[in-house]
Amino acid sequence: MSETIVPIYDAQKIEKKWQQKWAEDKIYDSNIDHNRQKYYVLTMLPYPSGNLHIGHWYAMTPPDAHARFKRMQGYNVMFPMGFDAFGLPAENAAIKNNIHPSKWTFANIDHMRNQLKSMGAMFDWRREIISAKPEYYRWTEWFFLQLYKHNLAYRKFSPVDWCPHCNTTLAREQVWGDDRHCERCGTPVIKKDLNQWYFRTTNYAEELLDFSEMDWPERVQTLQTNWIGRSEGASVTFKTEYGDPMEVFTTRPDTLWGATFMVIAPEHPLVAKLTSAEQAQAVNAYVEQAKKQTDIQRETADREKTGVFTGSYAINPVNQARIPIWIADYVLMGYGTGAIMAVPAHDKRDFDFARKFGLKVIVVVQPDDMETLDGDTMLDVAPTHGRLVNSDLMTGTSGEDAFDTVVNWLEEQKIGHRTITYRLRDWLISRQRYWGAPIPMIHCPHCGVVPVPEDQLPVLLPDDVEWKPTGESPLKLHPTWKHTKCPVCGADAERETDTMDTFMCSSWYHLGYLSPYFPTWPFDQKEYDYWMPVDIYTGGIEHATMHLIYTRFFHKACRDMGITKGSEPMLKLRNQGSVLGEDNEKMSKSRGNTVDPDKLVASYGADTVRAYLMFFARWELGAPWNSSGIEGSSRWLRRTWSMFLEPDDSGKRASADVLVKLRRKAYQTLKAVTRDFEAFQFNTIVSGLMELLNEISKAKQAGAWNTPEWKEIVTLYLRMTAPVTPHIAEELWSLTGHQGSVHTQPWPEMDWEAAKEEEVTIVVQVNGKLRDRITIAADSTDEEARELGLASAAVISAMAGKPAKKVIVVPKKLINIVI
RNA sequence: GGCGCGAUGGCGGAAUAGGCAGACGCAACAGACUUAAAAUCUGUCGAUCGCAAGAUCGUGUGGGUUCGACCCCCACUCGCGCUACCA
Repeated sequence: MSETIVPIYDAQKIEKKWQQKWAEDKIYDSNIDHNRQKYYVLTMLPYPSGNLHIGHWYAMTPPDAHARFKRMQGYNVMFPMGFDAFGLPAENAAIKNNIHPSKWTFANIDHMRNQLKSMGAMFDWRREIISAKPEYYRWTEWFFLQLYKHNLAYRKFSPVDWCPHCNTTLAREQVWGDDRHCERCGTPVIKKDLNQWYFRTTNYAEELLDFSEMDWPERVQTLQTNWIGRSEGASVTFKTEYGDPMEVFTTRPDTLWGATFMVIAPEHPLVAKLTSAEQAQAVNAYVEQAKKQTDIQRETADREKTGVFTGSYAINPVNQARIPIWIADYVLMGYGTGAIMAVPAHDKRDFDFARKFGLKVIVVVQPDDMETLDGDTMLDVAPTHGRLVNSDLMTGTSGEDAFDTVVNWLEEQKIGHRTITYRLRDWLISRQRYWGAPIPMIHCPHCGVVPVPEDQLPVLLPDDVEWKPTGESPLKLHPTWKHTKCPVCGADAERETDTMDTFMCSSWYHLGYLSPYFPTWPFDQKEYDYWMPVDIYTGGIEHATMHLIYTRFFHKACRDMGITKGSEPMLKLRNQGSVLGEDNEKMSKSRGNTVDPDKLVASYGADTVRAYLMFFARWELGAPWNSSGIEGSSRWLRRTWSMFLEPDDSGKRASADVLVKLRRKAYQTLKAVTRDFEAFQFNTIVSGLMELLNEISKAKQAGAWNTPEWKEIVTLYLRMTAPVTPHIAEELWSLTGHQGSVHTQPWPEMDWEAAKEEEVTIVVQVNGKLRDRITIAADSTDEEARELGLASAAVISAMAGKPAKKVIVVPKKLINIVI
């Protein structure tokens, strides 16, 4: 080979060099520029747990490649990064190692910032925000006050979910799974009666169901839609014998005539009043027992029904029937009105209950294709589609019309009305922990609950706090912190000692990046008007019903308060999957199957890690790690390196044909790669570039080195790889004699003429079976193709002398001869 | 129980409008270079039959639509996720 000395590919050296150079040249600073179209790329910010995980690389480097691509396309791209720095692990570390949460957090941030820089991403570090800084959380507190002022924050005493391990309450969204465990630590939650702060997310339930302006994955829309749980039905008022109204919600008002009893939740406010003297003992015992049970955990669905008769009756408003009122824990106080009308003939739960306690069953819906049902003898619930029977004046109404007919009648009679119920709950934001943004409220013995005046923000966290887990807020146990004066009357008063859910901090961080720690408003209006909304947001699917609902609620609430504009904060969302361990299990320290990105960077370089993460799986699905697979990406970059740097001195001269083919492949790749960058299809971007390199290799062997076409393809290839592997692309850009940074180059222009195929291979089938392949000019007519196909020897023999009944010609693809 | 997603070689995956199944890569095998190994380069690589040319089968299972189905429809199996006495 050549005598020329080719430098070896030293990834670490190159990467460090360029990262420094890019920072010095400030090539990733994002500034308002009204001459260019903006593009705001946002990736969910990390919690500063101490170390960057391979999952962080997987979440961040593909969006970085997308951001770089858009930048080369001419967009003014902002890609910020920060830290979601409040939260429990800091406190747990404090308890375990006796180190202050603040010290722990900020030390971790310093370490992780350096790790993030080793990715070579185009983060604009001037825009970094850290949610635990007073300059940031002052605005988190400010937002709370705005919500409070607009009656979107309120305080309520009620049973709440409590994590006994984290020693704090949780929002409904943070309680997961069959066993109702804490989303953070996995401990099953218990119920506690507490006074807590809530945001009125339910005010926005209907609007949150509207995804029409957004390009979000179907899956997330489904998860959110189910979580919000809209059901259409009717609210119907029954009366007790004593005249108390008892409202129930039903999705099937047409089955009202089949209501043979009522059931109320054990916590229902009318329990005491409805309990007769004879039943008092049984009812008290049942209510006590139910209370205990909810304290342990919510029962499973297929559990045997339990319940007790109150001794009282209600009047069914549609037919004046006198029906018994029971208490049972299968009716939940938290949904609907905590009372139901039971229609045992058509509801499985009511049926089980009726059979167990010997209650009457009346069939009111008779399906046309079934024999006449009998409530006394039927073995299971009847389907709920058919024609109404045993329903007085409604008898005979058929399935589809029944709902509307009955509801209209109920509204005329003024005994019920159409209504909608949601499963979504208001967001419980109080946390009995230290390391969070204080809730800026004051409890005054004379004035009640009073907000901290805005000019006194932030309410700072004290440094000297005892953070032992006692079940009480650490701030409550601080000797002096909570004592203050009432801002209204000046009397001695106490601060709220709970802090806010950290999801509050992350509900507006995308605004924080606009103008970090802006002194007079949560963000600089000029920056907001230019950059918002977020054009593309990426992160894990696990936030579908938590952060992604909260932040949408937050944006809509702020819009209604005149702070933000538009109905949605993030127009487009894409979710990455997860990288599993080599054993196909979730990565965890205890399993010992984690992959350390620092080690990979040390042995392969960041570019190889980036390329492999984009290549090895479909980004939205993820896949198990494969430590020999990464060799392929490493090989690809080493080949790229020597391909362009090792001269070919064999003296061969490439034919025109070779060069035409090379250019064709290059522009076809450009077309595919451009489409895939747009569509977040990172794996096919890398495989497309690999294919192109294979073609370049063939052309080089055929003598294409250093021809004008070769030089053209080098600049094309390096620009296409720049978003994926920014360091090696930059180094090769410079070593092959190009000026400036490859990252400030425009994305290549498409040459459609060069990409065009002159000849195409057409598949010839007989009765759908592949019989021959013919190569014809790309501009052949269908008629020419058809004749060539029919002339093929293999086709003639397959047709065995039979005439063609039909010939289908798909241009440039296929001919199918039907015989 | 309900809703949703998925199933393609030994493995990860490709096939972006219903039109050549298995691109690209890993692993494996063979060859070149080397004292040897690594690295690199060149090939082979879905299954069965065949010396070969080639033939048949093949995208979880069973059916359907179509000239033609990994792709659309129906039923099912398995796996994953969410949700669950939600009235």
